[in-house]
Amino acid sequence: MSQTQAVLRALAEPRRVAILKLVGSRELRAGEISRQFRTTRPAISQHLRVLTKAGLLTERREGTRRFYRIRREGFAELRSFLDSFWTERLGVLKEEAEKEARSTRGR
Amino acid sequence: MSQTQAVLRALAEPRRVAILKLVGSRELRAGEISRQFRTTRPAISQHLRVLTKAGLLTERREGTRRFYRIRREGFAELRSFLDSFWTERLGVLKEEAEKEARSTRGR
DNA sequence: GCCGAATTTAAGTTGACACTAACGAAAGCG
DNA sequence: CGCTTTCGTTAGTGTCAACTTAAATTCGGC
Repeated sequence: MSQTQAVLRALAEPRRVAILKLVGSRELRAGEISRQFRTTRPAISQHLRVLTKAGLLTERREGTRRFYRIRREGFAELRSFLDSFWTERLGVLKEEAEKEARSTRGR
Repeated sequence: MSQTQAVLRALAEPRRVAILKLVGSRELRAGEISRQFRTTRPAISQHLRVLTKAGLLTERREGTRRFYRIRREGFAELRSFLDSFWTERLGVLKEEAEKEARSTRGR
């Protein structure tokens, strides 16, 4: 799975977006994050893992505590992906689309 | 549900991204699109509806045929959303996050 | 008006994933 | 060492959404 798709899937969940917003301004501990929501800690923990794996978050351990902070570079790839739709450079897109379609075609 | 989240959810599905790429360069009929994939026509039709509802596609009817074309403006909101993470304007983000968290907090 | 083509809608099934409850791990502290 | 705090992992459950098959809709042509 492409990194861009991983990012998109991570952002598709509203709660994960809310977490990113929280962590955008300052580093926060896992507990502080989960305390902001009505869900349980494990739920948030799983979201944190997905976000980290997608490259949108960095984790810093200090003893038994874990600090999370946004990782802005993680958005770069998605940004250029979006720009490829926004602008008119579509030759590349066309090729990609046809390549991808070829791999699942065949009826 | 916010429009941005609708767009994110629409893009989370790889097949829908592939459709967008196909339709990025030229207008295509529903049948032409579905013929590119291994799935059935109804499956593609449902994807087209999701994409249209998210504002990423425009539909043009001509007799019994329907033409689909990418709608670039649909990406604008998501772009500025992304930029808000990318850049340092985080005061707004912080407020939004806390407002959103408040609405689901309460343990 | 009937027939066929293009496409969507409806109904039902299945798989993915977000959630909860229980347990486990690792560090700090007395 | 035992106790507590902080956090993650595992196993199980429910819900939602993507898919398929079948039927309905909408239009054009004869």
